[in-house]
Amino acid sequence: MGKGDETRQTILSQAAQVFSTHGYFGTSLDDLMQATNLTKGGIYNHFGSKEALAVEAFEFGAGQVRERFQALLAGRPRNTRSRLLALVEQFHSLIETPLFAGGCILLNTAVEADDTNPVLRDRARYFADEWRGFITRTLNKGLELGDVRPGIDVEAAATIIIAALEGGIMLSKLYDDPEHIRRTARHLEQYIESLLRPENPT
Amino acid sequence: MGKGDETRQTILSQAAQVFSTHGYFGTSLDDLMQATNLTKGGIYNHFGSKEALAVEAFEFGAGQVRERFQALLAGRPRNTRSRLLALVEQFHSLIETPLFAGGCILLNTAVEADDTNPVLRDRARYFADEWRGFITRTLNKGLELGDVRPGIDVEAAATIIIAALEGGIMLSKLYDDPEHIRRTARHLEQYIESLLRPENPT
Amino acid sequence: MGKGDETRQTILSQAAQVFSTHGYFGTSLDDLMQATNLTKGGIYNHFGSKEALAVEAFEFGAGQVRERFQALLAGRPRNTRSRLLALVEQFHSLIETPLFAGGCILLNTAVEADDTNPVLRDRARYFADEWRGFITRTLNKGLELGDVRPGIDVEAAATIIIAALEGGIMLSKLYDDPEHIRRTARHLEQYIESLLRPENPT
Amino acid sequence: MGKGDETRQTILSQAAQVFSTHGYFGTSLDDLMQATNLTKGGIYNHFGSKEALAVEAFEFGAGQVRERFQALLAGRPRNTRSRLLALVEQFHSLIETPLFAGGCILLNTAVEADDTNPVLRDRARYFADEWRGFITRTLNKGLELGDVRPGIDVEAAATIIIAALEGGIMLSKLYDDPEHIRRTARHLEQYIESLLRPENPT
DNA sequence: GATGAATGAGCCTTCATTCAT
DNA sequence: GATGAATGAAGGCTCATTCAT
Repeated sequence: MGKGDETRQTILSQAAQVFSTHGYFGTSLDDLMQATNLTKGGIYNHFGSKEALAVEAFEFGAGQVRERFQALLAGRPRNTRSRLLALVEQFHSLIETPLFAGGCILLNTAVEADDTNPVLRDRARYFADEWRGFITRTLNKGLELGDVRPGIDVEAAATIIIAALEGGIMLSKLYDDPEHIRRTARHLEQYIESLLRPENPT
Repeated sequence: MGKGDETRQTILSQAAQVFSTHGYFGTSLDDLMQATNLTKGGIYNHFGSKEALAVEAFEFGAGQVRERFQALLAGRPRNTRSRLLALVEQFHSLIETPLFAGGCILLNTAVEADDTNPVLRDRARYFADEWRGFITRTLNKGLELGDVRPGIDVEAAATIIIAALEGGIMLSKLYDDPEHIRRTARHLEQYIESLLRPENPT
Repeated sequence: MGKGDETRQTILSQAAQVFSTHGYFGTSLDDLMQATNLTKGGIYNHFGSKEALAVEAFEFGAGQVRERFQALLAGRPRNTRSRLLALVEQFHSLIETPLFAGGCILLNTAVEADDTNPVLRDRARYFADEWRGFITRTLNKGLELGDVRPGIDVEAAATIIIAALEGGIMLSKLYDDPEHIRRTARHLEQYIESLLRPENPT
Repeated sequence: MGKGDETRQTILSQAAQVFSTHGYFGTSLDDLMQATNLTKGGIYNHFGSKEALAVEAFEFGAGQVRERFQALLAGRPRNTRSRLLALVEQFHSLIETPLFAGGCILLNTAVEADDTNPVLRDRARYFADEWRGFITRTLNKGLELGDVRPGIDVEAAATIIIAALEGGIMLSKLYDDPEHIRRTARHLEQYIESLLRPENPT
């Protein structure tokens, strides 16, 4: 990785932090200069516009979140219950041990961009698709394996889990109180249990 | 209501719309001029600053949402189930027949202001308190009346219901698809049922 | 004329001067601020962009040049010779007693804009059309009246007169020496004579 | 010619083109990078500043124009008429078969630099001196040889010929129509004839 | 000889705000 | 109560130039 790439990564990493707390409109080039210890020209050598940087910073942030999830999954059994609970824990962890000071970049980007920035909105959609896809794939596999109660609405479950987690994060951030995401996580653990076939006592 | 008050209300009404879609940072005085058909001076005659206007516009919007909820409650029985389902329907309606183009002003304001604007954040907290308070009061009353299963965590239920609704709105706005809030609402109807004592067959 | 209009005219008048000497690209908003004693915002209250201001300043300048020509024509007989000589004198005067420090706004704008700015280029074309039209109309009228030698190429005469005048201005500006436009004017006086029927000795 | 010199010539050749169309202020280092397929450092290795490059590019362009004129003169008789008509044809050819997309680098540089850049302006003066010198030398020689009518103003003739040609080029570029330079050339052919002694019928 | 990362000043434009009218 | 002209700071972005590699 040459010097340019190194700088580029630094910019992305810092920009992801700043955008996550101040938002796209709330972040100025001066904020980014301060965060990166670079001049405006230095930033523009690597990114063609504030928006281009925002998009890449979002993807950088999404990558970090994905990596955490991979690490979290790595140490666990690969059965349906374990995987779904891991997802709940993943979102829970974004509040308890944050990657980004702003909390959840999906929530922040979705809320800010939905009516104002189609490019960022689409990135947020794809990222949300990933989480929903993880849930639906896991449940469908579970149906095949007989772990999951037949007849459940897989898509609805994906919506409900992601919605509750994001809403819980919103409340915890609003009140600066992790209790909300904890309650949400506890509820989802029960909800997930309700989707699964009762475990066979061995 | 004199002419001044009328103008003031017009400004608030239009500003609430603009802020709800563009956000606080994303809204400029020029946007507000265009929306209100007023000059800058005309707006500043009524509000001391953009932030003051934003705060009042938030309260105006909150008032409209409250009024819709009162109207929604008015035509229903006052029992526990009915009141909790009304609340679910209220948030559901913000997507299906919106008051503000931006969706839910609580969600938008909370996400944008939590790390950046303590004044607006506090207003959002108070508004969230109102919804949570409605739920906890209703459930506590239900406990007294024997409608609600004893032992449930009233505060947790309030968190869960609001979190799921806001998360559902986020997804529906992100995907521009009301299906997400519908699924969330359906889930909450079941969840609310699970909080209640089974109805006696008459 | 309200205060705004007054300011607007001041800006146009000063901008016409600055653009005429520094050109469009060579003129910065700071130059215009200094020339107008206004802030950037003050200028942008009256003109939507630097280009819009440049276009209006060009038209303002063209108007001033037109007015000088009307004044110059006013005191003369309306015959063919007199009118054509007036036109030569008009361009000559732009060097001897300049309206704009940059010399001829048609020449300057045409040379700078022809390959770079279609909007300004079109304005310059229309302005050039006016001068050529004055010549062709005068010659055609002269043909009707019998003042002009039959068979001459009216369009060619218009090109030749304007071309020589602009070229003479270019040389006089380049060398900072009015002798070049004087020589050109003298030549054109002879050329014009060659287009006319010899005067009848009374 | 080593590799460095080759690059240098490439830069000059491309820069002459870009400057001729966009002008000095209108040309950025990025434009020059794109035109030369070089990086900024690559350009600065050969030229100390944008202005130094502009000056050398002007001289490079002037050299190309001179070369074309030498080639044009080469195939002709060396008498007065022939040489003066060759000069008219030379300028005419700058529109019909351009060396530089911007038309005439003398005209462009003179108009842009006269009030803003003394260095470039002086280069343009020297170049104009060359053309005027060619005319005056040719006419003075013609006077000696008896080809030219005695008593004509040699300096004035030089001004008139160059002025008309540059003005014709200006109009042809402005209207994107070679007819203007053609008319000007035709006029000058007659004008030149008027400077010469009538040919002896052999 | 050439690269490309970095600078700092400057670019045009928009911002929220003020105030004489 | 409302206007709109004016401000000064800040906005995102481009400029010509430098220099370690």
